[in-house]
Amino acid sequence: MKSMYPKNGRVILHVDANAFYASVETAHDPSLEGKALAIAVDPKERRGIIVTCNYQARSRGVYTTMTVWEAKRKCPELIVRKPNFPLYREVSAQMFEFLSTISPLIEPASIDEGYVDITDCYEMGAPLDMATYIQRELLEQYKIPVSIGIAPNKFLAKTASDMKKPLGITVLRKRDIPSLLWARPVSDMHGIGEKTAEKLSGIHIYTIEDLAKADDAALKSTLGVNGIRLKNRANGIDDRQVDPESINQFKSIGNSTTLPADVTDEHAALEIIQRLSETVSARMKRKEVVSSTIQIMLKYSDRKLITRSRSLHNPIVESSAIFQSAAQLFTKNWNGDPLRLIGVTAMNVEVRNDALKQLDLFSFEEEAKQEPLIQTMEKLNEKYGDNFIRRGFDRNTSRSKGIRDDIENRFNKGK
DNA sequence: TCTGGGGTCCTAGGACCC
DNA sequence: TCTGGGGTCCTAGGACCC
Repeated sequence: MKSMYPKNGRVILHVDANAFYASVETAHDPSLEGKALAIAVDPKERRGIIVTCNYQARSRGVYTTMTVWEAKRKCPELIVRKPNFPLYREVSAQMFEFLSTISPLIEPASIDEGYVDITDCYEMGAPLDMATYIQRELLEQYKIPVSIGIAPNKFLAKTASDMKKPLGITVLRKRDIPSLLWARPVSDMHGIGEKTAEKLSGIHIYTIEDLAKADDAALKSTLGVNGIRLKNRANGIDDRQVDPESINQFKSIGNSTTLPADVTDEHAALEIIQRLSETVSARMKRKEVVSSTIQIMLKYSDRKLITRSRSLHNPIVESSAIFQSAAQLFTKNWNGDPLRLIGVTAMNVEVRNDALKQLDLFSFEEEAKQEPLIQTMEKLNEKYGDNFIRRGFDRNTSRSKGIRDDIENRFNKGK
């Protein structure tokens, strides 16, 4: 069995839960068994859309992103449930905990799918046997139906797990690419959406084979570095590692809401921003992170979306501080038109300890606002080396320009 | 009465440093 | 005095995925 795989190549599984939210709901409420089920964000609202649905619903023409009222029209007996994210997160954690008993090299890619590098797990059996075991255990012990792709890299594993759903197991070898993938349209490829497919058709690339054989220069000028990467993928080349650490390296935490009705009142908008700031703060505290950039997102009734952000002197986590920044951004940038959606996001988040390292530097900066400045500067230079004021504060002009100017003015006077 | 909410990654220009 | 190339950080927007 093992001889199917190249000697020094990797063996990577992509484990993809089928209709995850719907499967979890059914596992926890057996009365849903066998019925057409959909999960929708806000089933009562006209803006509610289907997030996922089970295969019974799919066979009736229901699909993700469809509005609830449209889905109900196609399938009147459709059962619609609100999502229960805490439950999904719990079951997801169970799934990855089980996968980590297979190999330490697991990388969750989202709540319902992940990669497992089983190259060095040969003592556990042949890859196909391992996949069969994983699929059976997840279904029997955890009631999670999954499809699994087996391949020499992430891209092919992901592609393979997509080929048979639900409860499929698919091996995709590099040499099978021409016969299995090349005839398909480029838009079938993970990473190619509507816009990229459009751009590619502009240079007469329609199938994955066209892409695999495309001219590098043409790809580069059309898609930049991504063009070459996609061409490599079309040839089955992808050297991204399975990275178990990526789960801890999230970069932003946000909360946004599409309003039940468009908002034109500033006070009402600020109240929503307050609420969003509180959610973001609570989630940051749970994850023990702080943020140094706050961003707001506004979508107007014509669906035009803008984002505005600002970086802060000090990393923050409290909802009052998040709200203060978000509210400032809002009053400064809202053009007064009716708002469809408002969002608040903490960006550049880092774990609290890392942020603390910089905190004493920033506390100097705060101190520098007070007298006596010369002493503060001497302390700074002593601590961080001569010329720190220029090197350190100039490094980020927009963040510190005012304070730096202030310090330099007074310093020059002091001389 | 079409089109949610959570993210990631990339690009591009301006400001600034070396 | 004039000039440039390489690099970082910030901001805004866009594409994509689940």
